[in-house]
Amino acid sequence: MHSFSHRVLSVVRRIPPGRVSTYGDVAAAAGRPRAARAVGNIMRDCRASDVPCHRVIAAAGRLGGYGGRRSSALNGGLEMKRALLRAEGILVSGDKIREFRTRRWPNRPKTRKK
DNA sequence: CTGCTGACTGGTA
DNA sequence: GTACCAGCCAGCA
Repeated sequence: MHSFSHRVLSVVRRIPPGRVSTYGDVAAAAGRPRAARAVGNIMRDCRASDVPCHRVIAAAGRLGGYGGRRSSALNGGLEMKRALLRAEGILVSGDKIREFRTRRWPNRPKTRKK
């Protein structure tokens, strides 16, 4: 893969600390606004340490997932993700992000029309 | 090549 | 606010 998946990783790498991005936004930045699902699959396989996959969350403001099955700890990885986000200065309530609207990156114009 | 799966999203109830 | 449904994409069997 040299097109989509690689592009996605590049986008995630560009996410500045203290900010979060949604799968949809990452997919859009990669050139496929509807490939949020595919992005999730790619993230699942993300093993590169230079890719802050923990900054990529669901559009609903939820953490989404992290790690998954394999090994022990079902949500153990999810727990780590939450810790990482909090370390970045992002307040996390349960599995949801506080001030998600403002923490999100890139910043959306308030007058967005979709 | 066909089909199923999944760290998703948006719309409707 | 939450719950359910259908659509879209890349990766893998």
